[in-house]
Amino acid sequence: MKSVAAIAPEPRLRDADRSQQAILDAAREEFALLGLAGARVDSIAERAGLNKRLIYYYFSSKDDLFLAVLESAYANIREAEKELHLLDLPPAEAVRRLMEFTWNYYLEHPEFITLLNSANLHQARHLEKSKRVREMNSPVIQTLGDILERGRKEGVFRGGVDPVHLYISIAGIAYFYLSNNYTLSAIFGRDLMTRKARSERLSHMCDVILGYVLRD
Amino acid sequence: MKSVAAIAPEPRLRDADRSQQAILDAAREEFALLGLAGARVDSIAERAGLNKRLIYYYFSSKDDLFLAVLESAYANIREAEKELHLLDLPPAEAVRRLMEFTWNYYLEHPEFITLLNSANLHQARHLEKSKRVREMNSPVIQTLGDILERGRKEGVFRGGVDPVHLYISIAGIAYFYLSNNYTLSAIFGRDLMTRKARSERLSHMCDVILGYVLRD
DNA sequence: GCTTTAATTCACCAAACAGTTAAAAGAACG
DNA sequence: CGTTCTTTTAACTGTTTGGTGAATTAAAGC
Repeated sequence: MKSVAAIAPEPRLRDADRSQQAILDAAREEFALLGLAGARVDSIAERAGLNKRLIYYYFSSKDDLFLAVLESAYANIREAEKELHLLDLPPAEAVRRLMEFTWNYYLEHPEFITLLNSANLHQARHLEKSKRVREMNSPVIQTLGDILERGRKEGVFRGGVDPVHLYISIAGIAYFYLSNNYTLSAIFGRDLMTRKARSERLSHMCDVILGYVLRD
Repeated sequence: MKSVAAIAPEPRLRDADRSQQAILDAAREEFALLGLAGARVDSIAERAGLNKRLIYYYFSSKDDLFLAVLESAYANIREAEKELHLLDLPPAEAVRRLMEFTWNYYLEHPEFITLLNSANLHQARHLEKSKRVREMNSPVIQTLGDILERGRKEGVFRGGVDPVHLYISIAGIAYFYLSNNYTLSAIFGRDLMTRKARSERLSHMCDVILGYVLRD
């Protein structure tokens, strides 16, 4: 037993990286659940199982911590987008795949939505300070532009489509349904998150986006 | 002069209705600007020019005040929707008009968006308590259903469109653009709120929605 | 005018809050 | 084993917060 423990070194009691990551994870949860103003630094420390002082040691302030959480959330989705390989697909399939990816990503990462909402409530003043996020400048727009161009040349897509607007529309019809799920469900008196409702939504969204982009 | 003042009675020093309305207006501003947790009751009282105690006298708690603000925001948009008279228009024009109305309403009432975001952050638990909002159950869905039906009969619309999903898509592509304007502008490095950008957006959204709903 | 009722003000609290102090204890290296 | 830097801790501070009890004043009814 002892030799095994020697090979796989026992976890260090002190590990700066591990502590910082624990704080980021705890902060993401707390901010996503309660918003920036609703989140409590004490509660983040408790979630992380670490002393509050550490948060200030590593992240200086609540606002800076929020920015760090935002940056990491953006880094994550950009990373996932890279794995899509949209250019390997025929144009229409690529657009469909992007729609499906966006939907599934939001479904699997509900905290991404509430974090963005918080950032926008504060007019994204955190992001302004961040070079990192501006430099992440989504390559998916470039890719989407290429796809639209190819589709048009092949005669399957309509022309004159701005990739930024299309991207915002794809994101928007998925995002709004999930972000406003609670108020929508309350108002329309129907649960929008059943398995059936979700599957119908995805199919509707693909119909809308492809109905627009495909040439008549 | 005196006779005029006698006809239009001089403003009462004490006026419960006026005070409640002043509190609601101030609260709408404060909640829209800072969210539920970020809003300060003291600050709402100051905005309203009234003593803080009055807020508790009329609205019991910060949460109940938030609910009252939400209810009034919903009442306002439902009222505006009623003025649309969509059934007087040919189906395609009616859908276009609904798209334009939605866009302009969000543009003119940015507080509506942040209020809804706050409500959803709290999983609409405020709305659950409210019968009023459930009873406002949007008649626009009924109307939209009628329009879709007529369009299909006339052979201009595709069939099998769920009016709830279409409504959510119309609202969503407009809402997301405005709600997430700050983060989107930061990421894409382009101002999405110039006059030109807004006008292009409206035209894009109409293309998307009509492109979907119109039969090939 | 006098009384009742409703609207408004004043002064105050206990809890919660973001951020700080000062220093102990582990790791790295000689 | 001693020095130095990094990591961690408990306790504390000054302020802000949502909320309250009781006094006060204007209006309405009689």
